[in-house]
Amino acid sequence: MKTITIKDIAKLCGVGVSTVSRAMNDHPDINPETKQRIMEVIRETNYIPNNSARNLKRTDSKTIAVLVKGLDNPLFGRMIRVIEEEIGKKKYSMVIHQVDSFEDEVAAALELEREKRLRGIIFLGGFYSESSENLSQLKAPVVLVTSAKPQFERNNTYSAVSVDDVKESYKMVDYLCRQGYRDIAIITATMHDESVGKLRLLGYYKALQENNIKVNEKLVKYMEESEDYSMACGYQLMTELLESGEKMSAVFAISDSLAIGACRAVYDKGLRVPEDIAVAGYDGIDIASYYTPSLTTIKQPMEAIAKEATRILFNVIRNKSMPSHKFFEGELVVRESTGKKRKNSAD
Amino acid sequence: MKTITIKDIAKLCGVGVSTVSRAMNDHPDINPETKQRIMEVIRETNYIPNNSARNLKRTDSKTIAVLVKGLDNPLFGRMIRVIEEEIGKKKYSMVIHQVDSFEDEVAAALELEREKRLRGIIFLGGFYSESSENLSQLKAPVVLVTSAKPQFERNNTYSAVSVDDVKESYKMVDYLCRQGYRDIAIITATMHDESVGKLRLLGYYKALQENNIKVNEKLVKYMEESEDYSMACGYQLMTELLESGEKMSAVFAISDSLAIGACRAVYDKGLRVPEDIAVAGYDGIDIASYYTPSLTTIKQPMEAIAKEATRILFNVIRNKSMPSHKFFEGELVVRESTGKKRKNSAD
DNA sequence: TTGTAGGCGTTATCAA
DNA sequence: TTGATAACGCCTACAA
Repeated sequence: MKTITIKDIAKLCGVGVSTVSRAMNDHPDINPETKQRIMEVIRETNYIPNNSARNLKRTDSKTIAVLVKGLDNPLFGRMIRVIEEEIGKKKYSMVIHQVDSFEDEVAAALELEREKRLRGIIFLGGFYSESSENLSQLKAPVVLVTSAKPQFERNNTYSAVSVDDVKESYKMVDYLCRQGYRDIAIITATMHDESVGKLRLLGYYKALQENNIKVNEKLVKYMEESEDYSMACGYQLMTELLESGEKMSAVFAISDSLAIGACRAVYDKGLRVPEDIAVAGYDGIDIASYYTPSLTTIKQPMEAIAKEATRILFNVIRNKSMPSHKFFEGELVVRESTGKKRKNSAD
Repeated sequence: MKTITIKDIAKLCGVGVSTVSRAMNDHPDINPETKQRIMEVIRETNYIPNNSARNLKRTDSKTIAVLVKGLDNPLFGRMIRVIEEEIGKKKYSMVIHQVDSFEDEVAAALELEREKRLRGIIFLGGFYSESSENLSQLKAPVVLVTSAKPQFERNNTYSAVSVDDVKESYKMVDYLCRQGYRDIAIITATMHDESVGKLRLLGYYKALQENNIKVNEKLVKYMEESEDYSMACGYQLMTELLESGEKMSAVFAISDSLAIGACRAVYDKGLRVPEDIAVAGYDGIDIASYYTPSLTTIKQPMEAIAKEATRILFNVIRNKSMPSHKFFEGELVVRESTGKKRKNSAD
């Protein structure tokens, strides 16, 4: 059984292929009756047009690609949903493309652009510095979302939307300092991280410095290369921290997942959060508010970010504006997992 | 600047287009030197072949599509990773396609199959009954993963891998009964659910019946159509349950996310888990073991399921076997969120 | 309003 | 080992 093509439909209807094409693509100049007849046959025969052939021929396309680094990041799930919704409103369609952590996202985008005649590209998540040189090869407008890139360099070849990770991280650690915590540990990305992990660590250093606290490098806990932003990892690193014998009264984990793992590690050592050790996270994912104790965290306005990203993208697509960079303000949400440093405990 | 094509490369190298094609596709009969020269030029010019044109012409393709319903389901994140890995081992590539909750997944698959010359298809998540009729239109082998379908009807047009939701749900509720809980509430999917929600509810009824407990329909809490398997929803429904005045000593939420929302609702009413109300979940996602109290749940062996799904798929692709259906055993993981019904409380 | 023919960029076939 | 050339399935001038 050969797959059925547009020619078969044309033959079946006794019309030319172009008429069938016109019917399918809602072309204006076509007799409504013939159109209806054709659509009828298409339905009956279960004919499905071949997108590859379409893409090959078409010049426009109305499709936006979203390239995601780390599909299992709970932050991205909702963002993708919001982005798809916004794209849908503009009568465009979205394709998702997962890119592996070691893979070059720009190369993937380049390929997709050729294949799908993309009109716009959104990158979600980490971005390698190497990739950015090739960024200019992309012809479609690009928006980087929640990527460390915009904070290192800005230019007009792409747009970017995110929070200012250094600033937000600073905000959290500074808050902890003001609550009286001084020996504050941090659970952070790998030592060679060049993405948000680096930025959040920078914010940590800055806050300590401005609060006149000398950094104790033993309280800076890096992930191993093989680890990720998971609860298991947070648990592991926090356990090591506790067993190191190093004194600490608070710990800042650079993601909520890490923070939750850390909390559990604290309990499993027979200690309490926040009485013995305060724990703070970052991201503001759902679980942060449902966890017990609920998690003090930096809430990233993911929905707003997603909406703004698509808004900017379409503005650039429609030549209504140049690429732009925008920082959203994160919200320091104080909950149960941090308190005030008790006076009676040793400093 | 026109996009560069295979012809340009051919011209630049002073060879025919077919030679360039052979070079790119690792064809055997080609002079290694010319191949190297061609690859060199390709690299220098940043030439990227157009996949649409390729797909159009090719007959094979070596790509597997994974159609996901609900990308934000935390269960799926890891599964997709495992599946991709397994597919990679076979030198195939994977494309992910998100399908909206109201969308017909088979229609989407049909389209993708034409476009990409798919060699295999994996459906992740809910499956509409309407869709299955068209399932036979797909020419590529199909595996349904974690879908309610296989439990309603089995046949040889597709494979399926999942846990037996009725059985696992029964296992959990039966366990609660044996612990002495009798007035057990359930937080479940919408009333008209035809997917796993229905199956898990069935298991609940069955367990109560076999333990000679009369069902109290007021303890069966359905989601509204607009709600999903989220913590927020679990919180909301549990709150309603608590405020209904109906007596209950335990609640079974049909997903861990719902269960966690429920736990928090219990605390916020000034009650304790499990002392006042025991809470049990389903799925066995990471957070279940890190939550406090850690969650009693049914752990689905997601990795094993993902591996088996791809194993079966490739077996069918290679004609080594017919489509098959396989149930994995879920694991009842007893943790802190359930205990024993205290003797002194009223029954 | 409709049909014919050419071409989108690639791969497969067949001679050379 | 190579190079023309004919598809692949569709869209779109252009002609009718």
